[in-house]
Amino acid sequence: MSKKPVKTIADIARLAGVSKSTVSRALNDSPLIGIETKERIRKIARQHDFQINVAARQLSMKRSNTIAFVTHAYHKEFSVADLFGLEIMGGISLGLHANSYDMLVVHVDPRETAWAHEYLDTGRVDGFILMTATRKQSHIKYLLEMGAPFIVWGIPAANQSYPSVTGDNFSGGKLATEHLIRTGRKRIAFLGGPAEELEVQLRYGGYETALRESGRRADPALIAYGDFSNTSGAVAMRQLLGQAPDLDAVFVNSDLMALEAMEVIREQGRRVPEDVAVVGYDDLSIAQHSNPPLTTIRQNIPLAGKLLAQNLIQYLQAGVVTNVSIPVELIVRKSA
Amino acid sequence: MSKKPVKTIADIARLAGVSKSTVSRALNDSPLIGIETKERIRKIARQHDFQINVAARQLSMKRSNTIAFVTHAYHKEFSVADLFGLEIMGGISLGLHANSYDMLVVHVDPRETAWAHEYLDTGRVDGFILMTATRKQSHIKYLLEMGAPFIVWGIPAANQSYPSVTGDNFSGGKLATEHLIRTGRKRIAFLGGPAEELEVQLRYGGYETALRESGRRADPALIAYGDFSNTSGAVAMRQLLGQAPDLDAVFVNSDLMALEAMEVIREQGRRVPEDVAVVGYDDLSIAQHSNPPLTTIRQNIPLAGKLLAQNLIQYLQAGVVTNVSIPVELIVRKSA
DNA sequence: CTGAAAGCGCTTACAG
DNA sequence: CTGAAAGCGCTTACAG
Repeated sequence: MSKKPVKTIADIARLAGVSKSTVSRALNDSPLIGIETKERIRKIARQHDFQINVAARQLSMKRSNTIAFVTHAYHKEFSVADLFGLEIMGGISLGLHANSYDMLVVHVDPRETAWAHEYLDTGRVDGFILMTATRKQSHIKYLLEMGAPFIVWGIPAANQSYPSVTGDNFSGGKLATEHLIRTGRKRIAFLGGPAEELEVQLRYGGYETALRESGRRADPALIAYGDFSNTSGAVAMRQLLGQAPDLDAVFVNSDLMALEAMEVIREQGRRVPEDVAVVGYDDLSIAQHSNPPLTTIRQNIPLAGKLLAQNLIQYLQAGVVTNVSIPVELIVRKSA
Repeated sequence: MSKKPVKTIADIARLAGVSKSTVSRALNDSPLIGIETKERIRKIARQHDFQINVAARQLSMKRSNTIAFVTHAYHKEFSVADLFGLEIMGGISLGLHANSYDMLVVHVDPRETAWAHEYLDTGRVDGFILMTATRKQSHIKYLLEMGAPFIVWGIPAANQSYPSVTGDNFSGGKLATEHLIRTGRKRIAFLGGPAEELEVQLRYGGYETALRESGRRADPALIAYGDFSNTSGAVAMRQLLGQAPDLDAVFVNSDLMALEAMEVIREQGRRVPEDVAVVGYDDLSIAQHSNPPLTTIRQNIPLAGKLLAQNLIQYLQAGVVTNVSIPVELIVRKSA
């Protein structure tokens, strides 16, 4: 109960009457060590609450067993309420922990692409999980050039090879639109994220397909784009209401933008969902607490986080590049 | 542009024609090194994009320059929408980075108190920032016993010494209540977090003081407690409405609970703010997007994060224990 | 199956 | 002001 001088494998070695090599191997469960020797050593380690020195292991093995979660969500000049990022971080953290990896959080300025060296060349992390939305392509390009291991949340560019996890955006757009059609809406608007993003194009594809399958066509007056921020949601919604005053439903590409859109709709004296039905995207925790509670497309965020962690580790250890798309589902609440 | 074999200080030493010791000292800006030697070495390092090996430094210096952000917010069994934790994490991350510290995110099970060994004894982190709400006292007790350096968000226990940062809870409660009095409310309820928490008691103190200063007394029928979760907000609000059907205002101890409370108020056919005014607490990013936008008490979250980072580092480096309380302000929107 | 020894890339007394 | 050397605590070829 006094001092506990068992701080290193050398201490354990002394206690067990073996060499450091043997202790190291026993602790790492090497098949080289005899079963009863191994058990004896591990028992001693347990009794003394031995915790291995991570820095020494890292230095010796030349890897950190740590990955960086890269976001600009809370960079001082780009602070946005990135609830989605937070929710996925929980899943990633769990997935990493299950594989004995730690998670470092790195907040970057999206205009600056050279941040990776600072983490990779110092040996601080073995790889990156890219959540940053703004200018994602330029960050990816840079990481590829420097040969840094990473995985991204989002759709991989067609001509490049790197692991990724994404939601099924096409199905998301289709499910949302079909629901609005099924509930009798006639003039269904599309309020997208940035038009140049593949995710948004796929959601639009789902929207357009659902319309077509019910014998309708997409009307340009019913289309507008924001940038996923809530303020842009308000702007785009006003635009839609101006272009197409007769709209009676809108599929919005994010919950945050949907909340603002509902606000604008009400400002103009129309009710949600009676006059205009609204479907969001993401099913963030706030979706169920909005007024009215938001009908939305749920992405399985914990699963996404777990896969981001697992697949990056798989890539690090075996070079396997996996690109997966996770299923989405429609959550019907009160707004549509 | 081909291979860059400048990976270690030995490489730099060779290039500069000096010893590794000198390079190390130059890079660490030691006053021992001649100014022009120092400049020459640093220039070479810059030219070759040299990044020091962190594991080696850690091993040698016996500290990691990394701190752990401890939360149970997204532990698998305790997943809650801890927006507050996310927002403060941004500030902490910035504050740490400014002091050359990294941030590791640790998700713990609140029932388990032995997690600290795994991070401290392995040398992974130098200290902890405790955000965990549930069972905070038992975690603090454990950290104190093992002599682990940490700082907590919240009010420090009176009989113990450790650094902390907290909001000015008394003023928060007073400001909220005074606003409701000023706007003519007669029957003002208090919907608190857990009654046993000092934060909550102080907010109640502010509430009670404001009432007293305007010549009123707190009415037990107007008091109820939740546990900061949104569901508990609904339960407590129902209780209040049952106990005191004539209430015309409520001060709720968190924005998340306030959102649910507004929902319950409306369910019972009453309007916010016409029939019942609602003031929240925290000013999370969702507060401005709720319907109606929430009047609330803002805590300066970025500042709180920065101070948590700075003061922990100060404690690590100099043993200085600071306990600070940061100012709060009333944000008037539509709900009260 | 086990051990002695080298090596990972730094920092820092110690000596000059 | 600068360098040679030891040391931080591991892992892992190499030898037995």
